[in-house]
Amino acid sequence: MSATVKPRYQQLKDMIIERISSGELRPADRVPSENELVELMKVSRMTANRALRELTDEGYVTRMAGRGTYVSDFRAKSHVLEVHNIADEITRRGHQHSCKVLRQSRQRSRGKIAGALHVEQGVDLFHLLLVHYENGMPIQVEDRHVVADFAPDCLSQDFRTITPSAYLTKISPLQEAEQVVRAVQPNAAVRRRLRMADDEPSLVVIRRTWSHGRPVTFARLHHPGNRYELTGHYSPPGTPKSATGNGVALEIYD
Amino acid sequence: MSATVKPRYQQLKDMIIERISSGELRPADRVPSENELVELMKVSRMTANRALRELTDEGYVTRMAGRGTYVSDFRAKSHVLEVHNIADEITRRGHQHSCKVLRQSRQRSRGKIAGALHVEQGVDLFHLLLVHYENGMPIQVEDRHVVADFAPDCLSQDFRTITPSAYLTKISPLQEAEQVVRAVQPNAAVRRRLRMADDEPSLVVIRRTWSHGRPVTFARLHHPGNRYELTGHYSPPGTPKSATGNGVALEIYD
DNA sequence: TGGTCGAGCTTGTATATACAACTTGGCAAT
DNA sequence: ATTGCCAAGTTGTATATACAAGCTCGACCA
Repeated sequence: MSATVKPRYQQLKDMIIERISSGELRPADRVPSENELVELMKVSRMTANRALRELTDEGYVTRMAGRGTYVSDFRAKSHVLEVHNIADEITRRGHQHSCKVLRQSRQRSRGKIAGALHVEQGVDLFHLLLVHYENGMPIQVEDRHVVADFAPDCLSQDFRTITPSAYLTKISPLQEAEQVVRAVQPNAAVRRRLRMADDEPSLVVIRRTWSHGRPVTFARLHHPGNRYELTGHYSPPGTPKSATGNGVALEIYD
Repeated sequence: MSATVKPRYQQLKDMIIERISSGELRPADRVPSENELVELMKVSRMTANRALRELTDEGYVTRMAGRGTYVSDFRAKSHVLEVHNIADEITRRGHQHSCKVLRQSRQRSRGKIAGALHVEQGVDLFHLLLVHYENGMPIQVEDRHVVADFAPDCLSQDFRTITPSAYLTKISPLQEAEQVVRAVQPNAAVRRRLRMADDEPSLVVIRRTWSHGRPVTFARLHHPGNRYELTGHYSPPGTPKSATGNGVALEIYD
């Protein structure tokens, strides 16, 4: 943190991001126009333009010539979060998603869960345990803890119709996410729920998210190794569309 | 594709990206300064500034006040590629990286390998098979095929001193990458080379890269499940540094 | 010889101005 | 009533100008 003042275009960006993060401006709401910012903040139009243009690049807002500037849907905001919602992923494949809720209860934080969420022992949490199915085959066990302060009405949600991750991103923009991917030998309970053979490994995604600098949720997502994979694609910014084929059969090392 | 002309700042960006992609400008090379672009391209300095500033945001170049603008290392360019070099990853942890080369030979493409690389059967390839060690413990088996046209001097490289991925990114910028992550039960050869127990699963990363729209390499990277994990972190653009702790012990589902 | 300072380059920011293209809504002519 | 059109507001781009701050290198001085 330097003592020098931030540039004005950055002050404008911070102000608008703060109004979005706090919920004062919600998705599809109108953001002040460049000329309004000129009047309100006593800056030149080019400075206002730079602030709004960079917010566009960063996914916070959408601009339309002749219309105005509007807060984006949160969906479009991050790479990490693209894969975030298993239900979307399944329906995008043209398959049918269903879900069974095994647990939806209140708990107090203790031990490792408290540590993972960076909260003290005894803090109110919700514990969710779900199984997601793709065309009837189990594809993910979701074991999730949510800080109760953040989502007070968590117990009254019907998570068969809205996934926990969709619910959480709906009530507030998440600002930071961390994820770890591992290959593990699952225990008997997971193995049974995912209908896995004895020697089949599991791909586990562990994800923690924060909002406004405070921990929100900690999730462990188990997948059967032979029926699930994570994919990522990188093209440099500015590259239009890749003509890259996909769905290649990949035999492993001989 | 609209018939209207592109904006001038975009023309500048395209021109510079083309010079980087073609290899005319290589990492750490100097890019024309704003004032030079003003003269060369007959634009105003603000337009040149916008072009270079956006190239900075997109990771193509690095700028230093008082010094100039320089082509970035390709390392810094993408999320996907951050993990690309196992040697860097190990030395960043303060550990010692070593490597054994098991195979470094010429081959003709056939069957699945040809399909994965999107090349015809019979094309000249190099086949590399390495084991990477972290402080003497095997941490990755790298099984890689490289299109020979792309890297003619591949057989004369000493891959104990430069990893294949570092070598490949050195000879040309890679422009597109695809990766798939899976949890598998490795075969006996991999298990032996990674000194894995019988029931231990393996985390496999399969990566394909392209340069100038042509396939370059296809790699299968095996890791022992209990000694390796992939991590990712997301903060929204503009967030300075995260104060997020890491290295949390993550017990799996009980 | 060694050190210092400044000229001249660089990037970074900020403003004022201009014109083009697009959208919307209201007004006027038919 | 309907159509057409224009005015006002919006974003998008482009330029000219200005000042601040950082870096380099060479000239100059002790």
